[in-house]
Amino acid sequence: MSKPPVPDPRRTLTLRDVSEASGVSEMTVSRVLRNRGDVSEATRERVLEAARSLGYVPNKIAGALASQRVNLVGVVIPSLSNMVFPEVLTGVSEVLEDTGLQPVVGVTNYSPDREESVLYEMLSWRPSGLILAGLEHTEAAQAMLAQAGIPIVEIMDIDGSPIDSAVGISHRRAGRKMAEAIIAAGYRRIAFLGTQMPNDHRARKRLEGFEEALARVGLSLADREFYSGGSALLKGREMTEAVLKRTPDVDFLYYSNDMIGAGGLLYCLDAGLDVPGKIGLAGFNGVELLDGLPRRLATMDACRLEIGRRAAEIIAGKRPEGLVGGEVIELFPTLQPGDTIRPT
Amino acid sequence: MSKPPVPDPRRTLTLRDVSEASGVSEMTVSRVLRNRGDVSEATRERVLEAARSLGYVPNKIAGALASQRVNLVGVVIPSLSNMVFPEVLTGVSEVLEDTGLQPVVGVTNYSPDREESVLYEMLSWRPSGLILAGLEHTEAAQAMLAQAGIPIVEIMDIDGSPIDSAVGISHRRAGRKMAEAIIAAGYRRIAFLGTQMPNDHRARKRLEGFEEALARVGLSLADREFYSGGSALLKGREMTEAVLKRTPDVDFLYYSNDMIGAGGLLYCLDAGLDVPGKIGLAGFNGVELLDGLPRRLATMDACRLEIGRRAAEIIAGKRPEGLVGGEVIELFPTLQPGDTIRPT
DNA sequence: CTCAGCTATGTTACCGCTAACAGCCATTTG
DNA sequence: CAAATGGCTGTTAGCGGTAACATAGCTGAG
Repeated sequence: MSKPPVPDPRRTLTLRDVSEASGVSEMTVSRVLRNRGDVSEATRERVLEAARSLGYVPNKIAGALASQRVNLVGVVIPSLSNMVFPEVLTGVSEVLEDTGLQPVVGVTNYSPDREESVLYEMLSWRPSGLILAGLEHTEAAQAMLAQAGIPIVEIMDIDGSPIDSAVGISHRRAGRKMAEAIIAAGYRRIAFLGTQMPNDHRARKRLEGFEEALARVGLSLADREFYSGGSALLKGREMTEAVLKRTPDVDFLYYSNDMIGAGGLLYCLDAGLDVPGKIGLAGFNGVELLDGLPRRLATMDACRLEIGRRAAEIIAGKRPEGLVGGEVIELFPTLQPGDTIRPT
Repeated sequence: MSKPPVPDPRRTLTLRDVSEASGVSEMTVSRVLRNRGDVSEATRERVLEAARSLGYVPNKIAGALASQRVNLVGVVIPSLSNMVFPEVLTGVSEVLEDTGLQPVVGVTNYSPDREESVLYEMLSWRPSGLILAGLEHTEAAQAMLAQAGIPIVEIMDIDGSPIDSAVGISHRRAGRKMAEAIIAAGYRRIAFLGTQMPNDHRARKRLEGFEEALARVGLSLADREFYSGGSALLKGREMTEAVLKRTPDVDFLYYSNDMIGAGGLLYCLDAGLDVPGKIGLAGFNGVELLDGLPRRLATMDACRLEIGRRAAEIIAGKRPEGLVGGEVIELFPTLQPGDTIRPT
């Protein structure tokens, strides 16, 4: 009634302020605020009331230092602008939600050096775990991660050797499967259209697997076209036009992602081409966007949500059974033939 | 030559380890690692070498606590899955890049309560500043923010009263402008198709401004349709179909965002409707995706990149001139008529 | 009535780092 | 040559919490 509720508006509040306001020790306040240890109902109420009326917000920096526990999980991904990683994040958040752990994201823009510095920054906050996309990292980054002493989960890809655990799909196999489906459907003059980015290892591996499967039946790519930057949908149109002009007899277009594939599909439809009769198309990822297109693009989902979930479960220690880390979880994407590949 | 480089692989390294390895005090190591104060070139080299070979990563938790400085900027946004906020983030990152500040994002899913808890979590890390979307917050959240003692920038919207600073556009005005353009082009039977989400205040304000402008010339909406969840492109198709079936004589469809607008456009084209002759369409946001569509949807860009940049500049203290905070920066979106609105 | 056995609270010693200041040595200056 | 100067390094005292242990009441069994 008589005490001014805010003694000094500029100084930021500490446990001591709450402790003084409620007449108990700082330790007891700390216990109340964390629901740790026995505190009588009466003091609990009093402390909570004091904390609330002061507007006290605990200082996790101090808490983390003292307890040597940080409730953060670093999530390091190449990009936020192509729908695939946000979905991974959704999976991660879902699982972490009720574990007291909180994801913190870092973006590398597909640059290994940037990844290295983002990792350094992350590790300097001593997170409880780290989830990062891909298996390819700078040497320094690998060393840091190995030394960190926390669970590390590399996601998206399992074609390589993980530092600790890994959750993902085999992109090489995904490329192979798609090639096999295309060949089985009778297409023979096949072109690849994809990202130029030298550091998109997963797209590269898909292409490798794809070509390998072609080679196995004596085929090779009829054409290939690369791009970088710009609107994916528009790029897809442009690239498709370029390929069709240069190699008019192609009968299949394999895109490295759904977005450019969708652009290509729109181009083909605009051009009045017979899809999938004369020409077939396929992408990769299984993005939701495709559902609204005039025709459903063939694709392969990358299990993004599931990857996020599994990775988070490993970090949260919710491992299936008695596993200690260092496990590799392979997921298997399913082919969605859509309407752009001839039925066999 | 003789010392084992990694004394105890399980314990995590501290300044003391580096200090012992290089034969100087912890303080000197700290100075070297932060480039602060004078250190002779010789010791600097020695310390850096030791730190590198040990694989030392500084503990920012301890550093932040000791120095009372945290190089983090909280960015709290409603969603990551619709392209608009990632672009804001890009702007923020761009500016923060060379300030030593690092963005940390939190996602609220358009839930005020979730926003409140995300803010609490953020503030408990004592960031140097906070950027958050929207002007509407729970009472508790407002109190926290006002007490926090750090720069707060509310972004996207300026129709309301900010806690501290604000950077954004007037959505009410944006809605009005679009309505005026539509009316000027001669459309009269106008329908609105948009998000149901009760907490998307910006969409709500656009609609309010839109209806206000209609009312001013004696018009009112011929129909309205709301949705929630699901694939935006597909939803756009479905909603458009529903509206056209229910109110066959509409001659304009105003969508609350470009994604559903694009779906609607694809639907109209599929249905062979005369766009923009018999029916016009418009969206909002100016997303890159539209560039690849068969016809360019009329839209209004939301200045997302610029908003992110300006907000970050305020936090980074790069204010134009001698401003102390509490400023409101209004940006003005431009109408992009595209191909889906009759030329006047 | 006494004391083990609780429960509820307080005390002490850090967590790993940095601000502030102190000290040392080699130069420079008058 | 003493004193002032300046460059480099070390010492001390926290930052705001929490772990671990200590202690004060209170209860009920013997």
